[in-house]
Amino acid sequence: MAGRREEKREDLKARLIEAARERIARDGLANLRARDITQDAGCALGGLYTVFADLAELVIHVNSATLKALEARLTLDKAKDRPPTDRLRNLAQGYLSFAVEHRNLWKALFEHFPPESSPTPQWHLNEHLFLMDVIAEPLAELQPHMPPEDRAIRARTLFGAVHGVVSISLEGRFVGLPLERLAREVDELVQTIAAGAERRRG
Amino acid sequence: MAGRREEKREDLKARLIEAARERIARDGLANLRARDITQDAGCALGGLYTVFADLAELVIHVNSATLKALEARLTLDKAKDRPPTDRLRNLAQGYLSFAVEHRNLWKALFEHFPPESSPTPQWHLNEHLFLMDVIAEPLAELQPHMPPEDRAIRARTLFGAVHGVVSISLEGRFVGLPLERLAREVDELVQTIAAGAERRRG
DNA sequence: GATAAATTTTGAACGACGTTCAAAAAATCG
DNA sequence: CGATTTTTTGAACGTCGTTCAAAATTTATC
Repeated sequence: MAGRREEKREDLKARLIEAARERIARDGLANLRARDITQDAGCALGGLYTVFADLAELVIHVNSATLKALEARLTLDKAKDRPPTDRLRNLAQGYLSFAVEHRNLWKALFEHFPPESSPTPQWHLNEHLFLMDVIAEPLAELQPHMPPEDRAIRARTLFGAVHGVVSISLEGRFVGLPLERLAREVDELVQTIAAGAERRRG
Repeated sequence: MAGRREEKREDLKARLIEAARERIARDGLANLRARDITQDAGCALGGLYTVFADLAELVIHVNSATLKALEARLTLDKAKDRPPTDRLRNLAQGYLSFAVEHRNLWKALFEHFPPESSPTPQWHLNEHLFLMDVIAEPLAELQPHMPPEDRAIRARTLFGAVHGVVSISLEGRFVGLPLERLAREVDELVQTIAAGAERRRG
């Protein structure tokens, strides 16, 4: 009966994360309430603070799960042995699909600003890096002579560009685009950047 | 003595906006407090609600001022009669500079999510459109045969791409880049997209 | 200028929130 | 089973945005 204690603790933790995940998915991060979560998870209000330092830490765990789901979505790689440009286009379309299908969870990844008192822990920051890796791989084929460090930066830029276009559309700060048209814009953007990279290859 | 009433009202309004603007610029939107603002502006707590429906409406007015400042920055146009690609590069660098120099005010433009009960008013949504216009102009020179509607969409995409790259860097969710390197990434991105547009021109 | 009526300004009070912690409940041990 | 330790609980606290009856001020009437 040694690990029984830890087991229950982990079970509560999992229930809280799942409850928060569902709340965020349904109502958005801005409408997340500690009282709702603990009620859904079947524990008292204070129970949350026996497992997490604060609500922000719980949200980070939800975001961690979201990142894992995004990674799974992007590494299906239905285009594994196609030209690098097509693989990049595929990644971008996958990112767009994921954002559309899990809009609130996806938004929570970027709407969450932890207070300076408890900044985002390194382990969670590191979880973002797979995004750079999956992009850097096709990029390496397009520009084999580019130093890996520059390539990492370029991957970040490419991600930022795609993310920005998707973000601007899905946050509705400007006039909304039909999804098909948005997908086309993203696709042409990636093709353009890929072509620009390739041209600089020789 | 007819407009005396309205005059005082407008004066309080201006003082509140300015106080909120300074607070946001100094401490960020997340640390904005109604009690701080009204103290700075020299009125009672309730005074805020005699001029604005809620705090969100006041923030919208701050963001409105920020957009006007951004517009002023971007329409200086120190490159008025240079090739369209250079004008686009100039706009992107101007956007980056503005974001860096007024980081908290710039972040507030995108961190602010009004509740569904009182969505962003149309007049403020329209204030974003100048961004599309200043981008569409050089774009028209690069692709004179593109229908204006497609060009508007393309301007949005270009803005989103640049905004995304700047955003990813300045929000520090990934490893931070030195400003010079970030500026270079943005510049090359714009050049690549501009070249891609031009290539498709003929 | 005095008084009354209308208007504006005030800040205590309210409800909702995240968080804490003494007490209750449960689990473990001798 | 009683004693002791651990876990869970939810009332209470401080802070926030917001409200609104009362106080202060301005305007109107004579």
